[in-house]
Amino acid sequence: MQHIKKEIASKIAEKLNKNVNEILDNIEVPKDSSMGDFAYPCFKLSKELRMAPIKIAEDMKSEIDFGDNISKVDVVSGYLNFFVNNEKVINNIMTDVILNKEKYLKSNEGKGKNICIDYSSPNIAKPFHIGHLRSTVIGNALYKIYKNIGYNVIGINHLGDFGTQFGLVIEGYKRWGKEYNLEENPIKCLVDIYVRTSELAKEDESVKDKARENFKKLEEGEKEVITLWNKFRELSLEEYKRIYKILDVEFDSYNGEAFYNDKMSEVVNILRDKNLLVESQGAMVVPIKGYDIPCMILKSNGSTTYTTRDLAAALYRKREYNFAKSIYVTSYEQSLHFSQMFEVAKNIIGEEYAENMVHVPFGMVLGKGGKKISTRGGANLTLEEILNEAIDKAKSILEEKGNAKDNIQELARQIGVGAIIFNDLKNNRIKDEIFNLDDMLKFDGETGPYVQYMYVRTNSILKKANFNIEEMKVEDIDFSLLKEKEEIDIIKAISRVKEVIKSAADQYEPSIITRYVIDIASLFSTYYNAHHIIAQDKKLMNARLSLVYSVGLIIKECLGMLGISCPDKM
RNA sequence: GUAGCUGUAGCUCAACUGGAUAGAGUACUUGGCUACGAACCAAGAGGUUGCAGGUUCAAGUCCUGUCAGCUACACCA
Repeated sequence: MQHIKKEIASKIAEKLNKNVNEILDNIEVPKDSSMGDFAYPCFKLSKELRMAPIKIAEDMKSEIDFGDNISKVDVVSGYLNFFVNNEKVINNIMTDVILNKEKYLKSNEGKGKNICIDYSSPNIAKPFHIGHLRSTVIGNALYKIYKNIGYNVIGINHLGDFGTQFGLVIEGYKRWGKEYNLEENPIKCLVDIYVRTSELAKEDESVKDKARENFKKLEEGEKEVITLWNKFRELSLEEYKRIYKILDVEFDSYNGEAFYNDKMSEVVNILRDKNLLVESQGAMVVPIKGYDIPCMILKSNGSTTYTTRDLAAALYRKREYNFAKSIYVTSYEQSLHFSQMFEVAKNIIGEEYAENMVHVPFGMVLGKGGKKISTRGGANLTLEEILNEAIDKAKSILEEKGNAKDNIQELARQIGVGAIIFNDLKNNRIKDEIFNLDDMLKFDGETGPYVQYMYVRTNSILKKANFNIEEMKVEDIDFSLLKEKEEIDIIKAISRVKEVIKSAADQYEPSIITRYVIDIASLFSTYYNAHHIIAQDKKLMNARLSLVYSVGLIIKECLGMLGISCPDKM
């Protein structure tokens, strides 16, 4: 379909003696398909040519030969509406899909280029709660989307495994470690210890001093402290990995903040050598044009900040990965931090790299009253509890329906987790979300299970009809038999898939794919209810089955890009 | 206080980046399982796009102002 749009644009451009891309930008798709497949509004030309838009459209209609890809051109109130030659287009699209299968969705736009994506990044010794889900799920989707268009992607879990809070935890563990069974429930114990120690520190100044001392020892690499820290880190990570496994998310690197401990002095030196560091209230900062507040590099006690660590990470990623893009997926709370950090980074990794660092912000998960959810207090569910809730619900529905008996646990995981991920990726990422378990666990309407259900149906029809795409020869399938409105709608939707993926990548917006896959699924459902696929006529049946196969393929691949797996029955 | 984001149907959200009659899901009402799976489909009802101006042939979309909510504003990360 895209090439037809270009064809139209170039013919109009030729006639008007204008730039093709300018015309191409103006060509749109009418909301109502009965008005055509493409439309060119002539209003802008009206002033230029000093002619009524309708007259311009009529002239173009009669004077330009749009070729045989266009079957009809209409003039409707200043619009030039184009109807494509369905039979020809449909044959081209279907042949393309059936020949290429998975490759139909892929491109090599990013061939030979590296992209770093920094996502999830929980803080060690703190619970993995609902707020971490979005970064994990959006980052993971971007990872797969960019992979699909040919980039080499590096998924980085920039663990929050460093900072003064570890001084406190270590101090508390030294005092009461024996009271806790760390192995059994590490994060809960560590949080308890942290809370208990910080409360003691409020009353007893010496505890604070001890904590600072511990952190200093950690920075310097003292053995006893390092051993404890390592233990905390490993046990926490184990717990996070359990959740990542449920979500089916993987990372290429777990290099967290601690990894850059010995790499920050270089950053400080570069800034100092360039005379950018300024002393301010005892701290060392870099003033930035256009910002009220300078960017702090060293605190007044000489220790580094998280910005310093992010700068060290940027330098490392430039050297290690030579990134074409470096993406940070965090909530919009950190917008200021990243824009400052990117500014300073220009001086460290060079403008050409700094320009390719992007912050991908997303809205927050808020509590009932629309207020921020605090990590304190056990009233909030952990992510693992929510995921298990979804899995349990899926399981009981599966049992009730009785369609799938073997492997029910894995099917329930795919469906339950699919519902949660799909729900999180459905809306524009910038929107805040008020935490609502019932919404997350919805399985009807525009949800993950709905789309999965449509895939399962395609699968089950193909199985029933004993249809194997590998055994088919494209030449033997007569796509011209696909002329029902519902069939044409589906095929045209399928032909959009590459543009959809491209704009999701360009805008760092997985929801574009989520909404598209709802579209496809719902078009298929309408078709399925209106027409019989397993028909008497073998030729018609084969044409329809290849369409059903194509729908299944698109759904499965798109869900895959969102990090959602497709069960083959449910 | 300054800056950023958000505001569209009862609720949750779309709207191809300025285009034609603002669309879905959900909830509600009604109809459809003896041909491929009802986690489904079809139909109905539901709107002053927060408010007020402005630009334009054309504004949910751009500009100005204003109201409401959220977030950030250096020694937490």
